[in-house]
Amino acid sequence: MPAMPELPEVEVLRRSLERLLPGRRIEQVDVRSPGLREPFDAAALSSLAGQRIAGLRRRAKYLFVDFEAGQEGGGLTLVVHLGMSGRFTLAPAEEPTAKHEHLAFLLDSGQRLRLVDPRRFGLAFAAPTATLDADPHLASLGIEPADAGFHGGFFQQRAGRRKGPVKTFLMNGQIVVGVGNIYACESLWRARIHPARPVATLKKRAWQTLADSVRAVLDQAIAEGGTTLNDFADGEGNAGYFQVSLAVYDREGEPCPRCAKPIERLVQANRSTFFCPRCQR
DNA sequence: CGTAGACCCTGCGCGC
DNA sequence: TGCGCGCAGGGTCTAC
Repeated sequence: MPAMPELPEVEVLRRSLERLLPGRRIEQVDVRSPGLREPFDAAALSSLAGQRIAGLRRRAKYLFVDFEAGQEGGGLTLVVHLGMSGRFTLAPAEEPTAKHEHLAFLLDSGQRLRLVDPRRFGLAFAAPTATLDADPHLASLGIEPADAGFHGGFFQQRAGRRKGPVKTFLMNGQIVVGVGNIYACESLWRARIHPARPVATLKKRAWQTLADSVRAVLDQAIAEGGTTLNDFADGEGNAGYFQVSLAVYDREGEPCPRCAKPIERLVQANRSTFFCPRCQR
């Protein structure tokens, strides 16, 4: 099962690194490839050398490594997106360079913070912390599922007169962030909503159930990830993404956990959707 | 503007 | 056993 770095993986990674990185200083930056889905700005990344890590934040699936402010003003932030196959891990000093290791930050602890990403759909850049809100990568992101403003009314309002199926709407990162293909399928199953239903057919109560389900599914994955993979970040460098229990995703033909009817698959927007044809209406 | 589809990329699983 | 093919998916861009 391809456990992609969706929002729960990034959040678990953030919590793990939060225990390990603050206070550490970057001694050297190694830009080892031209870039990922965008070319690296090697000069900007290299300017992190000598900087001390202040803390870690997350927005959508973006991880922020904040650095301490200098005497001359605001600090810098390293922004990392793992794309489809990225890993951002702490490796011991003696760990050899990994295949597809694009970026490496040598820490004053001797460890190496490195970004490994075979498919290169990831992203990394450094920018002044104060400019992040206006950064084009981040400016048009939708609401966080954990935000208090994320509820059925929000969905209903944003749905407006839109066309198209609810699953595509749910995966629109300009509406709500962090719901990739896997958790979109899982959330709709939990809410008992058919993925092909046009958004116009959903009423207030269904939207509320869907918002609750999104939050519950993500929260559960974060909780499972936190308990099942404590060495997600600081393992031997080969620690994979954590596995969570999934009801429908990648389970075509297997019985629905709720009603035992075989799970079906359909393709929406070129992506596989897994659902229960009996439970989900 | 909203929606649909193409595209980026490599690893893996499958069939022959 | 080995090889080639198709699929997987997040985000962004283009076309309509």
